[in-house]
Amino acid sequence: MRYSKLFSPTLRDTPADAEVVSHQLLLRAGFIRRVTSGVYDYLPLGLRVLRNIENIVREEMNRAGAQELLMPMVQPSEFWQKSGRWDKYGPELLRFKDRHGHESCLGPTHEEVICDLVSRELKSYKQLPMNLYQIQNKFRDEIRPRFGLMRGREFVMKDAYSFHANAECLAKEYQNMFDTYHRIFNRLGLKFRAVEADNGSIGGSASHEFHVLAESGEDLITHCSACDYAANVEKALSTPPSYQGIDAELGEVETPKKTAVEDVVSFLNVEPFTLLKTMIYVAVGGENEGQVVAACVRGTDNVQEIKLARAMGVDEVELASKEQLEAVGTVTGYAGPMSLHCPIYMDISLSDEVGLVAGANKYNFHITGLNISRDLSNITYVDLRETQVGDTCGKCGKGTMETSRGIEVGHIFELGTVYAKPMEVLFQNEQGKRDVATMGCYGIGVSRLMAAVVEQCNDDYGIMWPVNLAPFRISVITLGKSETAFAASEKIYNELLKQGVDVVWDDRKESPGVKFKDAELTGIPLRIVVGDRGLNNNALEIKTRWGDKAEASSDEVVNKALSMLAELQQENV
RNA sequence: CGGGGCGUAGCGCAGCCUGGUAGCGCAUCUGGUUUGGGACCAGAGGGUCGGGUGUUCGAAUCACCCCGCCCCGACCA
Repeated sequence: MRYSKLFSPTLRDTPADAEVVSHQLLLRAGFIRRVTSGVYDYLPLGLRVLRNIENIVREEMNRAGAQELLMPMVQPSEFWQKSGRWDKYGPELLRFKDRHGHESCLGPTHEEVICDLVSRELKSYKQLPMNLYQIQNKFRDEIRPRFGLMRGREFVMKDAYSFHANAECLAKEYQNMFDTYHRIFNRLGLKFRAVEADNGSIGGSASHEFHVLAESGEDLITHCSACDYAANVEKALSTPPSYQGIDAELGEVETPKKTAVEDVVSFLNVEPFTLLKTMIYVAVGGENEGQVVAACVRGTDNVQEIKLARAMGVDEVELASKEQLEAVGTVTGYAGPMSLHCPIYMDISLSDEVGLVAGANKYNFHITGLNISRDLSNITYVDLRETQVGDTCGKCGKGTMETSRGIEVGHIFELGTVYAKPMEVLFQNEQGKRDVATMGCYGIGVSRLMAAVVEQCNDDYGIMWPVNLAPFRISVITLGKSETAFAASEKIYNELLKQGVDVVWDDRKESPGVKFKDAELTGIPLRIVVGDRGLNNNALEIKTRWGDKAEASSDEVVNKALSMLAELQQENV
């Protein structure tokens, strides 16, 4: 490709509305442009990178025995009615009617469609197992799209669905995918971590997320310093430092305008862990919609809402309104577990704790000396608190928990029969009986990966694509306007083309600085500089995006560049 | 959905407070000089000042409404 013909609009200034580095650089380097909220154009360079990522994913999926197919973005409402998600899915599902008034939606995921397809064609256990995948655009009407490609509404996803005759077979494929994902993210040159995850609304049992480690990540993940336990904080198991309260008589104290934990604690001069934080939640979605409950943790802890929702058996919870608070007999800022008219979930770390301070359920008063087993009844102990740095590992019981930020780029699930059953994915088993297929599903955020890679691979000058992802591997930069430099460049360019290398020739009538800056900004791994100076000395500069330099004569430069490229590939930078 | 901020040329911004009919840098186009790190000179094009309504002799500027974008929050009990 000649740069003079390339549609690659780069920006000198960082667009003001881009916050994270991947968004800024992808915009500046001319890889993407915003169309509307959470929806982007992929310009030629951006598409090249996207395709490179896709192909690595594709190769590894194929190698793992999965088969690629392609399903539609538009899906009929009937499928979703059948699975039960038409009512469950919420506003993220973009629904619309066609000219005949037929209700449809844009696919945020494809369990329904794949189940429909497979249910029609699956007859016998002999056809199983099978793993089908696609790389396709998804649409989710996110509340808050942000950070460019990181959280878009329309995005590219690889989604795979496996079908099995039994759970053992599924477990095997799950492991296969687990290993495949490790290979994929390693080939992409990423620092990442697989963590145990909550299944979310998708349902099923086992589940792991794959996170690219980055400060800008939206997720908080945690791992043990001693063993291999790692999990999303949404479900992480850990033990907090143990505290022992001092038993006392139940009392009531006036705490005017003291609602925040810190205020109450300093006003009463007690330790923060003796405070019982009581939050009133209401269930959203599902059968128990509207149910109000109280969730109690220590003042030093936070309620992990996902854990609460799981304990309640609902999809989601949100904080109760003022009216809902009053309905269960409490008030804003002074909620406590005494004589509340709703179920109480208490974190297990509080079992039989004594000497606690809690809200008195009336304005400006707290109670002291609360003894849970003495003063409360009908409480349910569950794991509610969010794991904190320094907790003891819930798995090995030895190591301490550390946390880091992550960008979720992959998620695998053992679904079991949650979709196969309602969607009637049935087959005849070895005994000749009808059986429900057991499913797994495996996703990778392909376009998000593009952003995640940039988050990890950049410097002050721009993007530093790993060789295997770069839009072009080599940039031949012509300096000056001499005929000889131009002709020599063209020769090198053609030779590289002949060698099958993705090469761009910067033949523009621009100053050297502009060309160097653009090559750096767009992250081309290797550049060959062809100018009169180098030609006269018969020593052309070859430089990697990481700063390594070499020189070679005009005749040798192609071979030298190819060997340097091979080296970079070897190192998988 | 709540809170905050922003919307003026492709990008980055000034002008707004204190109304008088729009400006700077970069980018773009033309001509010329330049070519190993975002060149220089001369000239040029490009704006319904997000949209609407109102106040006013007069609105980018003031008021109200709407739209869009960005950030924060979904932790407060």
